[in-house]
Amino acid sequence: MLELAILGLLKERAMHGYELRKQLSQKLGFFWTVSFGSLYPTLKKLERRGVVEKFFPPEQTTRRKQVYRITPAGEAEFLELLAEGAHSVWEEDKFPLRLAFFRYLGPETRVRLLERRKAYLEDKLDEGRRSLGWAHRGRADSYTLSLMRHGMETTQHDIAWLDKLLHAERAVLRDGPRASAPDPPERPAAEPDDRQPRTTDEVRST
DNA sequence: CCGCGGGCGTCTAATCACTG
DNA sequence: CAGTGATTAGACGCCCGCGG
Repeated sequence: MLELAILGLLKERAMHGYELRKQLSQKLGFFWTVSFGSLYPTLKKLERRGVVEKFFPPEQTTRRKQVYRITPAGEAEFLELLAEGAHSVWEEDKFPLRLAFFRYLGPETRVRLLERRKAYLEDKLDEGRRSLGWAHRGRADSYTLSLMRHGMETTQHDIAWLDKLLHAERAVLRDGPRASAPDPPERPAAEPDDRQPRTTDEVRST
């Protein structure tokens, strides 16, 4: 999970460990916090595997900082990890992380993963309805009932949001990339340059 | 030049979840 | 249940920039 996040951020641009953690906290900290204790061992592991590498930027004349960048092998592994998430992408903790890098997936893959996530949430909603029924019959206290209702409302909200994303993705599939972007069309704050991200669908088709 | 503060990077003990 | 790996908080050390 952390590997995917690191590779995804390094794919955007090279950065040192401290900055990586800052970026992780800024972009993903809403649902996930990363400590140095897990970040650096993971970076080392990735470096040993040759998917990231350390370098010292020539303009870096003062403080000696270890800047990490992704290697071509790392790019391939990132796309693999991102798409391979098909078997777990709908799970609670992993979905937001993968969504943060969704732009690197092809539209077909995005639609497939969104549909699976939606199905997962609909199952969860059904389960919630059953639990609520039991809680009513079992005379659960008002706080418990309120909490359960809140959980269901949140899930319903998530499903509606997924529907919007799916609608936009299908429009792209139908009308091509000129169709409307998903709503909201949040563009990542730190797009590295004007390169179009290479998607997993493109990789697979080559 | 020197000392200090702070940014950055590393290490470690503890905890937790998972697996065989 | 023990072993393993991932993760965490926090301590520590290195080094740069800055002010005296």
